[in-house]
Amino acid sequence: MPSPESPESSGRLAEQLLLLTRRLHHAQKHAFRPLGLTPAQSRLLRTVGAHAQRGSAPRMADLARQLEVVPRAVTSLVDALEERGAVRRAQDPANRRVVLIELTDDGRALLGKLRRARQSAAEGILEPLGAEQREELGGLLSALLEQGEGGC
Amino acid sequence: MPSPESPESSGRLAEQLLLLTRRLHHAQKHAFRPLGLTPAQSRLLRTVGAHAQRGSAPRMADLARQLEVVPRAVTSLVDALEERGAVRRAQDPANRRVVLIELTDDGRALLGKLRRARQSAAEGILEPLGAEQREELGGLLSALLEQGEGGC
DNA sequence: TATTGTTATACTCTATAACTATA
DNA sequence: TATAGTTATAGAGTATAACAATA
Repeated sequence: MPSPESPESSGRLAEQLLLLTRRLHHAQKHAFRPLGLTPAQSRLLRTVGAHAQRGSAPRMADLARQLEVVPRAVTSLVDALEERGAVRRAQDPANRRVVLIELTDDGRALLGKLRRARQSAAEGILEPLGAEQREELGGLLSALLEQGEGGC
Repeated sequence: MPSPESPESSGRLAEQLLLLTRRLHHAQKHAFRPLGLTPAQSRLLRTVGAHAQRGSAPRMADLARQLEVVPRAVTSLVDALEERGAVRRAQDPANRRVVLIELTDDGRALLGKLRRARQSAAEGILEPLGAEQREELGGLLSALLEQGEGGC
């Protein structure tokens, strides 16, 4: 029988989450360096790739919402990826204020390499868990992420 | 019946972890601002507090190891906390290279306020989980953190 | 010569605020 | 007037490298 919500536990969970993510970020940083990508750039590129797979090109504002960052942060990341040739900015003919982010062929190739690097970085962190435990963890994280999707 | 380790799942778990921690960091930043503390400073202060509770004062190197950051990073955080009057540097008489970090009375009082702020920030994130699920999550995170404690 | 912590420096990530151009 | 994205700026967090003091 589970005890009632202990307010003390939440602080410890938060600490664990932060430390684990620090390690993950560190692993990604090193795994992505050979590709010339920072973790945040990789995250953006993956998001653009997901849109491209559905045959669409996201707007800057779409990316900001999905990544849960301010639009200004997207500008810098797209700047870096565009300079690297992985994405390109295009104007939406229907609304000339809107900037659409398109994946280039180079970007598509980069995504393939990135996928492997991402997995090896994540695997180094998640290695202690078996398939069943990973599913459990995924479920708990999904439950936590579902709330507050509307932003603050 | 659980399927075997799926390499694809690890990438998704990593993404979830990073997004959740981004929210947590954001919540902490706002919860700690009234106390004049940043999340990293709070984390350091809590670590010093834990040592103090055991009647000991950590060295800079101890803090770097526990926080899993480079010693140089600790210097900046201690600088900030010392300026704020929450901790003070003391020399180890047994080894004059060593700097011991002591909690001041102000620091102790600050830790009390910090504890409440930390809990409210964490609670805002963890609210969807019941006690049983939190225990489950804590167990999984502990399993993940146990490995690689030796640093890289 | 090895260890402890520091000064100096730089980069990543993200934020706020003010501005431009569209609508 | 409201929206989309940008320029300008700043601050948090952390890293590497060179160095001083001590052992």
